[in-house]
Amino acid sequence: MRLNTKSRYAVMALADMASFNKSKPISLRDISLRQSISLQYLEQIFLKLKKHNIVKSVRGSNGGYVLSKNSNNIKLSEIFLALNENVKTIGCDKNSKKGCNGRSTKCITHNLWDELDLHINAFFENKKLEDLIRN
Amino acid sequence: MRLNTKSRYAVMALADMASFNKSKPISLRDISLRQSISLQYLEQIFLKLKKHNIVKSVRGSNGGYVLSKNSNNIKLSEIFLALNENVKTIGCDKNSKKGCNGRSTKCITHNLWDELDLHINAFFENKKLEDLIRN
DNA sequence: GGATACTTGACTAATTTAGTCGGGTATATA
DNA sequence: TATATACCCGACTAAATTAGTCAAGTATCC
Repeated sequence: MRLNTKSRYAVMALADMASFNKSKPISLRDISLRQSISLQYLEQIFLKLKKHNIVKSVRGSNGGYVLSKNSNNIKLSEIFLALNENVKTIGCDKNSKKGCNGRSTKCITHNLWDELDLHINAFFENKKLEDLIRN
Repeated sequence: MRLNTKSRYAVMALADMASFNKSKPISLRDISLRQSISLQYLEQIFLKLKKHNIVKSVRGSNGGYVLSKNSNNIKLSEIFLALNENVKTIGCDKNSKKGCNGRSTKCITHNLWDELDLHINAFFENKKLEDLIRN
């Protein structure tokens, strides 16, 4: 079990933005330098964050990104959702009508992964971006 | 984030064994058929489970595997540990002396992954094999 | 002696991940 | 209005990981 870098980088980048919390847009170039993340990789990540309304973009020179909400209002679960990382925690194919093993029944451990899923999502649901930068 | 099949299959196979809970050894062949897991893949998995003393093997005909302990004494965390799946939850390289990004400091989100790690391991620490088959 | 079942290492195809590359488009400022 | 800045976006790829298979054993019961 491992988090992928996109999710990690997204949280790092947003925490970086939040810790500056100016009203001015922050350029990806700056974040890239401060956090050692490739600019073009950040672009991919921020595209998704923008689509999910976590950040707003400001084009042109002196442009950049701004958090859409206050950092104490941004749940980490939102961030993972934006990167399609929230649902894949489980092992069985939830949506398969045939059940987990291509059989007609749920596998023995099916409920376990559901519970784990809830457990992890609850963790991220209760964490705000603000919590990260207060340390 | 996703569990790998080895961990899932390990839990499935052990739950299968526990739900029969006879004193007689259960052959991997039987588990393979019941749970639709390749025999040779199961062999890899049980090798690790055996090394970590979760199961005992009985060779020869009518042989198979037996749970080393009662199923209400086998924590899921043990199983994941046996398959090297317990520690890798975090994203940063904990042991790197240079910090997370090859820099000298911890990255902003470092503590977060530590907390998540604890959170997930606590979940598996409190789940027993017995819990799975009681449903 | 033969069937059963565990033991072990080596190998491989497919998938996923973690990015890079390259060519855009919009806009603020000089 | 020129130009630099910075967002936008699709296509591609190398490396790592996963999910197994293959093959050749060894131990023990009947």
